[in-house]
Amino acid sequence: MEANNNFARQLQGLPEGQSLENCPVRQVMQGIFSKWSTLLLQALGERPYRFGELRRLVPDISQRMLTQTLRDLERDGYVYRTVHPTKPPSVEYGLTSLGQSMLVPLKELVDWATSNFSDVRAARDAYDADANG
Amino acid sequence: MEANNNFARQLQGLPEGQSLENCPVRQVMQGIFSKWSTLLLQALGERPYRFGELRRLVPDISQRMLTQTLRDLERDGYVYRTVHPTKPPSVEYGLTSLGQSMLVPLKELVDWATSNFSDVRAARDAYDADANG
DNA sequence: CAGAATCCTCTACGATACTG
DNA sequence: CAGTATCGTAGAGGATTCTG
Repeated sequence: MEANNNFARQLQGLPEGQSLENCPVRQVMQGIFSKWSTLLLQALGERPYRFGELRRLVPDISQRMLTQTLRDLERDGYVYRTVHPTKPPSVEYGLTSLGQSMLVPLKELVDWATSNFSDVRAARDAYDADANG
Repeated sequence: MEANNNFARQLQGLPEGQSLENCPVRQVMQGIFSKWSTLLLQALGERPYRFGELRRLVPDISQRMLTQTLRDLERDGYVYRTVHPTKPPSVEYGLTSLGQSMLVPLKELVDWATSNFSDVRAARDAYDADANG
């Protein structure tokens, strides 16, 4: 019995004959792990925020990417967007129940990253030192 | 009291005065979520594999990216690499204890993605349909 | 206030060819 | 077998300017 070419598919819960390009796991993951999404999801996990509040909360993000990331998160169903027709307008963003559900395992990974960053950094430094030595 | 500019830093466990660019959480995350890393980590979570075995396991990956992803995972301390000086050479890859530790929360996220993909897809379809309507 | 539009850069990734 | 080296492309993301 040779190595099974469908192993990767099985790992990702992919039905037979479907490409890895459309892999469910990857599709979900790529939505969560754009440059700013994890940070924004964590912020919205505390309470809903308005657009301008989020800008001040995460001053390093460009306006363009804030808009786009929020749109992507909205599209995937993690975030709702409510426009209050005031003047000037005010827009509120918050987590949907799907977003709250997803944030649970995501937070565990974030916690792991926080707790084990020193080990990762040490491994990196050792690897790089070895390459230069 | 205006919105606190250091909120994002606090969320990511960043000490005062340190840039988000070097944020521990993001540094760890970006290592885990390159295009192929999650898949490879899951594979190596089963048992160690040789380079060629991994290629056959994940036929869609290019040789270049397989090498590079494994190197990155090795650099971050998740994966070990053992060269057996046979002829022709054989190289074994496997999870370190750090990698096994990280795979625990990662798997929970993968499981969430698998379980909730239909909801995410439904949200996407609804969003896209609305945009075209 | 909350964005849309445009332009530009940088890097992730793939394809291909070669090697100890 | 397990890579390295080189080239080319698409997309992510930043900076800037304009608007209902």
